[in-house]
Amino acid sequence: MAYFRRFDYPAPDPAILARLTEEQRQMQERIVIQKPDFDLKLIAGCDSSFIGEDTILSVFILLTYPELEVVEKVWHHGPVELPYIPGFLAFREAPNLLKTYEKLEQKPDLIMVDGHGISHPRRLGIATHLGLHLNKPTMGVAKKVLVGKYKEPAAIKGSVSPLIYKDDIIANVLRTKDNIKPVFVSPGHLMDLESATSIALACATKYKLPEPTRLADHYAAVFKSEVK
DNA sequence: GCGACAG
DNA sequence: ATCTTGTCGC
Repeated sequence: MAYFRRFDYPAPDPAILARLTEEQRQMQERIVIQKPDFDLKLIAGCDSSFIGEDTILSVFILLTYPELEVVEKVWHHGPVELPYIPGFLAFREAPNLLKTYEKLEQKPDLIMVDGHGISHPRRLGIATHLGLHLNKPTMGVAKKVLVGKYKEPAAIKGSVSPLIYKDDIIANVLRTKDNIKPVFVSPGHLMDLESATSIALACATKYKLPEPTRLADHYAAVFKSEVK
C-alpha cells in the first residue's frame, strides 16, 4: 500500500490496523476540549529519537512558565513494537514516552508534544493520546500537516491561519518566526485551540519551535549520543 | 483511480 | 525518525 512504498517496512496486518482504529474510536469519546483550568507554572516538552531501527529514546523536559527556564530533564529508552504508520504514531511512541514521564519528580500543568493533537483523521494524534492516558492537559506542535487544508499565514511572527478538515477547524497554522515555515498547533486533551495557540506563541523565543519542543528535541540528541 | 501521509 | 553536502539568505 501507499504507506509502505515510502518506508522500508512490510505492509501492516490489516487486522491490526482495524484493531488500532477501533481503539482510537473508543478513546475519541473521552476527549475533552475546553479552556484549561490550570494556573500554568510548569510546562513540559517531550520528544523521541531512535537508536537503530527498534530502540526508541524519549525525553521529557520541564520548564517554568513564562520564564521558560529548564528545571528538570529525564530520559528513558526501550524497544518499539510497531513500525511508523501515518495516523498511528502514538502506538509506536507513546509507550516509551509514558515510561519517561514517570521519571519526572515534579509533574507539569501542561505537556507540549511534538506531533498533532486533534488535527488527526480520528482526532487522536499523539498529543491527545498522551493526554487521555495521563488525564493531563496536552497540546500538539507539529512541523508538518497530517490532514486538512489551509492558507499560508502572513510572513510575520504571530500570524495564524486555520487548518480545516471536514468543515472543522482542527488546528492553527502558526508563524513562530518571521519568514520561516509555520508550525501546526492543536489542542490535545483538556485544552482548547485558542489557549494552545497563545501558549505556543508565548514559548516561541528566537527559534521556529516553541522552547519546550525545541529543548526536548535538543536533549534527545544529547542523550542519544551519550548512550551510543 | 490518483495522491497524501505527524514522527 | 534517519541517512547526508553544499548552499542561499538574514
